[in-house]
Amino acid sequence: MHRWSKLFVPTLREAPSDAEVASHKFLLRAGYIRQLGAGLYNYLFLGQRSLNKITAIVREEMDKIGQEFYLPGILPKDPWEESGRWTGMGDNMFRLKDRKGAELCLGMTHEEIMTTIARGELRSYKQLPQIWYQIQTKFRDEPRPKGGLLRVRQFIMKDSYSFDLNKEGLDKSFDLHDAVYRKIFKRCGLKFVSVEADSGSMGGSQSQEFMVYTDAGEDLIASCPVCGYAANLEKATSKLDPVTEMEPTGDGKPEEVHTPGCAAIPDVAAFFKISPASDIKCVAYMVLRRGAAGAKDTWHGVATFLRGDHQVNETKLLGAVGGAELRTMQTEELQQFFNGPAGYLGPVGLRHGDKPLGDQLTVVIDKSLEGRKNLVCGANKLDYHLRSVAPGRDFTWTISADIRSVNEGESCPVDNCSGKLVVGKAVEIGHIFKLGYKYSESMGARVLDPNGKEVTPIMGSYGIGIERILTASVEQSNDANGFWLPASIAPFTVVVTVTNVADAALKDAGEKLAAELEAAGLDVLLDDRDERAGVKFKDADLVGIPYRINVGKKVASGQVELVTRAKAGSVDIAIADVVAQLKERIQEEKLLAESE
RNA sequence: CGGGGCGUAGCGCAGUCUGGUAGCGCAUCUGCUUUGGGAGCAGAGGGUCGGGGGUUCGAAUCCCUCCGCCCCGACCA
Repeated sequence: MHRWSKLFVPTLREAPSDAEVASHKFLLRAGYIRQLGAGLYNYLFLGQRSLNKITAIVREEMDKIGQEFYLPGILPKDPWEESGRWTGMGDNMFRLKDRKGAELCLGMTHEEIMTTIARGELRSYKQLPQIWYQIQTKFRDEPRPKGGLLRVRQFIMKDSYSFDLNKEGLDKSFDLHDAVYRKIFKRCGLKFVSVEADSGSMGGSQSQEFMVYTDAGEDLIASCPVCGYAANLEKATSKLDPVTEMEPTGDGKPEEVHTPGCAAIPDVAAFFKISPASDIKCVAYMVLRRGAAGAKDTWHGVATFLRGDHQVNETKLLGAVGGAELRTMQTEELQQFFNGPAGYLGPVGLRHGDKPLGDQLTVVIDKSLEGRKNLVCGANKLDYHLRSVAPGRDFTWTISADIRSVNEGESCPVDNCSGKLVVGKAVEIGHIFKLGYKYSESMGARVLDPNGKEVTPIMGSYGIGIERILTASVEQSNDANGFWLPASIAPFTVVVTVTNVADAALKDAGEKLAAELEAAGLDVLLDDRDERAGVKFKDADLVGIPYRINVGKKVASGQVELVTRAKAGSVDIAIADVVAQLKERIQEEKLLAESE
């Protein structure tokens, strides 16, 4: 049995001033964590205990579909060179050298390592499928750690990797993970949603994130309250209402108009008395394309054009042009590629193609411009715009794609759904996606199929952020006094608070009750500190334990109080009934959480 | 990497502009009283004012430089 008087639970009355999000403040105040450096945290007793419980749930569920491995955290350079990610990971990878000068990195993900195991050992289709997982510390040199445990440089991750003979097999491994993840998050008491996501630099096709809605989250999710469509904003699409076209003027051909001082969309719209939807916005980027092994990385120009009321979605744009990084063009570059100034850039007369040749641009238009006419755009000339411009007739492009971010209130993209999209903030707790052949192909994993033919296994990759389960849980269940975790992941299930340890009768009753609860299989914390009752109540409310039993004056009449942290008030219970009633209550809440 | 802010006792802060004994609240320790929602009284301990350099008779305060942390943006398997 754990006695609070002997534990190190350094609770704080006030949170350090640099803590902003609820989970950060409360985890610090409750003595779960202490900061060591930017994005680096010490996990103290209560924090570690909670993380252990989360890990145990994840392990128990993952063992139903996979096999746990433990891999090194310090990794040699070679596998990363083979996959192309030694350079591809850029500055996000912690790098080091050993005493011999050999280059190493700290593991930020383990696709490469798992693939080296697969290629060394898997020989036959009969050995497939395989699902291998690990629960380990990962390292990322985040440009900006933030929000306490929300974005850190060292964290625990459950990562799993699947190897299948074909797409059907991958679908099955993916679906297995989908089901297991749902079970895990439910057991952890989280209210989560799954959304379509971008597959990012990992490559691959289907990609799904598990998210918990919270204002502390860094991701934006678009969802439809009518049909349930939900997608990360990086990926979300919408149906657009038709735009009323402005009237053509003159002979209907592009016409240069003097527009002094109209560099911003609202100015242009006001000048022409049109909606911003009829103005063509230009955002000019330089995109970095990674050279193949040995070759140099190259930057080249990309001009994007979209409706004046839309915003470029850089994730979608990167996907469309196939690049590693984006940055906006500098003034000199605008001059070089457009021969015009910012604010007056337009698509008419640009040289373009998909190969970086001199001043040639890759011109990308958003799909929503296709088929439009009588639009306004910059003339690539200070203080001049063109009117009566029609995409296709007056200019062409290299790529037409969905490169815009959806806005709240736009129509749901699902056929026959009339819902309007809602956009909300969320934190990502898990991600599953189909990698395809990227690693198995480049790293040479091969097995023989039933015909004796050599084939490349297809892979999937699936992650869960362990600390994020804790932070998301704190975010979704807190009030002015602290937070409460579900019994499944709380460091203790119940705290027995002896209101006055100087009173031997109360002390004895508390000891006895705590021992009984423990004998019944519950994680019990006995608050036997020589403190005033108020201090102990405040601490108990703060530290995330879902149930509390007050052992106080009512002991004289054989009763104690049961407090459920998530609810106001308390109920009096006969001491003899405490174990049964508490167990019943825990079971009820568990079923409730898992049925949702 | 761009922009902003901060660094003074364990935590929260004042003092910095205008240089002159380093302070307040909480926490800690001792004693007494108290004991159901962060107790009261009395006493005590705790600081190279982030580091280094400079200006000055004198620097927490002014100047230079480095470091660290937080926030916004960029970035984020």
